[in-house]
Amino acid sequence: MELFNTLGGRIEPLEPAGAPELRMYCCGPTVYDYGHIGNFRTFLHVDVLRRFLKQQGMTVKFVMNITDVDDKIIRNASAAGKPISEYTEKYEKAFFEDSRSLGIEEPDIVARATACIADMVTLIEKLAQEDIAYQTEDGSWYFRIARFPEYGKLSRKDFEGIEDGARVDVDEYEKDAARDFALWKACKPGEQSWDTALGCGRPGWHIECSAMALKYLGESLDLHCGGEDLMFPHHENEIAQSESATGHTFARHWMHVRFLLVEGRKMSKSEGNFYTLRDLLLKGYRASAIRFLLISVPYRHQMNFTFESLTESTNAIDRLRTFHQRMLKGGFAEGRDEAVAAATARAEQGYTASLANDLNTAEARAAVFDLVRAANSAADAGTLRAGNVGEILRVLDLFDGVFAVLKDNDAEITRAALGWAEAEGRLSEAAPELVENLSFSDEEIDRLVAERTQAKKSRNFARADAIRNDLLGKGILIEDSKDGVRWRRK
RNA sequence: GCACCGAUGGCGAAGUGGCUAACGCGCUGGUCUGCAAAACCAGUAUUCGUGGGUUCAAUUCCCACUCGGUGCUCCA
Repeated sequence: MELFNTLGGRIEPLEPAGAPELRMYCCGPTVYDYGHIGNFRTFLHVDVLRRFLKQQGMTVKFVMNITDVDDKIIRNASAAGKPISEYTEKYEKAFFEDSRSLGIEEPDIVARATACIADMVTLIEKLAQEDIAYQTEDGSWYFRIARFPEYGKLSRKDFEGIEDGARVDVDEYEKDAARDFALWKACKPGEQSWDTALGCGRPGWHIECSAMALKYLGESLDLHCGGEDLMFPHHENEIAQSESATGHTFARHWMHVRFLLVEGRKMSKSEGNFYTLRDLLLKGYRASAIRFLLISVPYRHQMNFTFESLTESTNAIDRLRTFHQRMLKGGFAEGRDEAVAAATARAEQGYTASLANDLNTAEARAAVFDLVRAANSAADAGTLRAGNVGEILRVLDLFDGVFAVLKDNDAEITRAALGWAEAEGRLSEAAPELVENLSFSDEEIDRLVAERTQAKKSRNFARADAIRNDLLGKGILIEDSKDGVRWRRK
């Protein structure tokens, strides 16, 4: 497949260098709070890429880090009067729960910063031997950017003219050059710190990714991913550290996912349009719809997240699931229709080609909907035959191997979110209809549906409609069909 | 302020130097149904932010402007 490479600014083939497996690294979350939909848009697109690569027959080794020590964590943990490990544990657990809710596959290796201090120290020592890392009077260590002439090659920045002295912060007077960045921060009273050969302190942010990526994936990785904001300075600094230490290209391919907008505006707490996954689940939106929406706009485009489009996603998934059930149910006449077979082949081809083309998820999605329309149409007209079903289901499986929205776990996920809200004393944030809907057991619904069927048989339509409307008010939809009555939660 | 990216129907959104501008949702009408729902059919942008330019031809290339976003500082 081909993927845009930030390094070089071109679409290029993505393939492993020599080794049979593709080694990819993604900058994971800083676990100081619950993840928001912007965070998950990034991880979701990385998941889409990883799933597609595997589907294409590639072996992928995927490492993601967890930043479990940084300024915000130290500040928040201290405000909460907790050791940082206890503080971060909660949010790390929440992050993986949320990832699971969104259908994000777990990394092959999860690397925690606090578990890799020794590796970071070794890396900094190596840089210090070459005088690329230097220590200031307060005991902190910095990276000497003057020793890495290629600095800026990823973000293509020109640092001429804004070098030394141009904008030195008052509290950073000790650094040799303004842009030199911290590798190791000297310990301060009351802050978590580690006693190491570098002195007492804690790691800078950038060094952890270099140390962990090099540790688990070797000196030259195939792909490094993250949000667009990480391009500079984070990734630029990772390159500087890693390449100075190893002498090899740190990562050959770089993928950056663009930020999203919420209701046309930048998502921010002050705008009042800031949403975590849990916020949305409590409002009654389905996890599958959130996943589908967040991956439906290609990763390099800025996407506009709106509640209207979230409803659109919900309805679009319903259509796909209904179609999937229709195909699974079968009952078509013998034979195989050539026109349907051609539409199926076209869909598979379109799906694969679209994703192979810089992960165009919007086009891949469209290819599948084309098939849904064609096959539904043929099924209604009676031209779709039993011999077409297998290949249609195979294309749906292929699609779902990446999009992962056909299996309905939504009620279960929402129940878990309600359980969490209750435990946190935040149940009041949940939509009342949601609580009502989920408190309705499947058995109760089955009983009412059966009662309605009886009423219909005795042509008591008033009673039948009353039951249906009542359930609809609680978000439960009844559908009559040739093969009996179906119900589902909206 | 400097640099970069984007602007496509009611909404989300793909795409291309020239065939009817994908796809999804919504809406309207029809088929089906006791009525609905689901499903299908038909309709729903003479037009791709504004103004100029290049070209036989531009939504697609160039310039300016407007608006939105991002980076320059922590941020997915």
